Amino acid sequence: VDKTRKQSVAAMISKLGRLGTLDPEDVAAIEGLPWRERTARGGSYLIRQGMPVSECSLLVSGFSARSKITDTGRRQIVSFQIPGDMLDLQHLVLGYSDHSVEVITDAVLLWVDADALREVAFQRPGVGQALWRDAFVDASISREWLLNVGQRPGRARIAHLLCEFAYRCVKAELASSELFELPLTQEQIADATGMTAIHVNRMISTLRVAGVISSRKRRVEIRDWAQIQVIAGFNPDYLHDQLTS
Amino acid sequence: VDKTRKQSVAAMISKLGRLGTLDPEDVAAIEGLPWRERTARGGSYLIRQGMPVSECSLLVSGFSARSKITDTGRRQIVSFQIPGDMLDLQHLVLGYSDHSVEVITDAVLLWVDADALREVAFQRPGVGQALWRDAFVDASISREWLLNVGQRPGRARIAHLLCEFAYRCVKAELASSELFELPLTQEQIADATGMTAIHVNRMISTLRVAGVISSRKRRVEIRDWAQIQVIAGFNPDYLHDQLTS
DNA sequence: CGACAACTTGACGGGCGTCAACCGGAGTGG
DNA sequence: CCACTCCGGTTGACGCCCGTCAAGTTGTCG
Repeated sequence: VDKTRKQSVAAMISKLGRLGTLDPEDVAAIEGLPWRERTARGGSYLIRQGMPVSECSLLVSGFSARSKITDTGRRQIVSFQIPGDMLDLQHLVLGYSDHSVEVITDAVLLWVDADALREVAFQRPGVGQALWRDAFVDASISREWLLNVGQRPGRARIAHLLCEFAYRCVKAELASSELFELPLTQEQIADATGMTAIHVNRMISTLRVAGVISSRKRRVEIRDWAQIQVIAGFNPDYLHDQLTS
Repeated sequence: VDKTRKQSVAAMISKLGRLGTLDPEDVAAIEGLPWRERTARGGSYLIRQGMPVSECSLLVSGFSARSKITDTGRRQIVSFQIPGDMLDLQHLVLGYSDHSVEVITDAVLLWVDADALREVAFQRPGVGQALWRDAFVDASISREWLLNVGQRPGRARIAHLLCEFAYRCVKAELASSELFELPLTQEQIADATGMTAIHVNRMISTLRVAGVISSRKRRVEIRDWAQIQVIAGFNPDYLHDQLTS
């Protein structure tokens, strides 16, 4: 068990390293934190909207989603996380969660006390900057989703979601760009794009008959990457994956 | 001129102070930064989507908006800023802007080099935490907007926008809760809520005939605060304005 | 092989987009 | 002082995208 924990920490450090430049002491400081490993079943909730939280966590394997609900019970998924993403970095400084975090596949996580992580973030600017960057990229993705949901027609919203998911998975070396695992039900896609599951189904059908994608079960294949980007209006600049800052 | 600059810095420090606890040395460090004051005419752009940016700025007076456009030319306003808000804190660590920043009324701003501010943010945890908090509240607002645009019907979206704007202005001591200045055209409200200006007009009319609000020109009066909150499904928790963390 | 969740397809209606016209106030120039 | 202009707001007609309701199919897991 301790061995997988070390592998997990290593995976995390590799992700943080891509977000900035970590020197050996930065790495040692991160490794020295009291990380705790935890597994979660797909469908379970890690955090509930409105609950106090004093820990931060990192997704090692599996996928998760943040969501919010209105007083009338309608749900909006506001982001997805893939392996290597921080789930709730905001709890470094905010004590209550404004959203829920749900694990959508079986997953492995690393938890650490927010105070301890904050300590390192301030003592070691290399670590702090990597965390800042992760948080700001996350915020940038939220803005793009707002644009997606607010301004694009249904088919384009779904295409955009697929493009982003594929792009991020490829960047994280989880998939090839043409064929990847999309661990989402059509209802979850609907909640993420502000549509109904039924309409999602219709729009996916049109993408399929147009030969842009093919999907069996939860395995999506992008058959025409150029065209789906056009349909989606997808431009990956908002993901800030160049370190050219 | 230097006098107004000092007042501006003082206003900013008061805002940051509300975000955390600043000791006298924190305040001195902020005051010691090479702030530059700048005025901007309503309607002008401070930052264009895709441009490199290496400065951060704070809105001293006036209002501004962040916006993004799709490849088809549709615009989404992703947030508003009121006096005391940071406009582009993300440029502490991200070198390119993923959105535009537009001043929507005549405004006064304070600019500072991102490198210098980042330096202070790391050397003085009190300052750093206040900035972290500002950034995370900003992200939380984005998520609430996503919920708003994705899941609520048109009338509720507008009501929610009004509630948030009023609440934030009151919190910043810019207005009383019943009567406040809303410096937005209906077209801007439309761009912020993912609707058309025409439909915004219709929905505002229904709020007016229901006696919930009254508005002449750009001055909005909330006549029934309890009811507009119900219509909007507004719950201010997401603004994280309690320091109870 | 039964049960349940997810997916699929069809019919119907409504919220909201689009197009078009008109109004009203603020600024401008003669 | 009054036309002219322009921007923003207002109102109406019409239609489409997408939500809703309903039924049926597929796939998976016990």
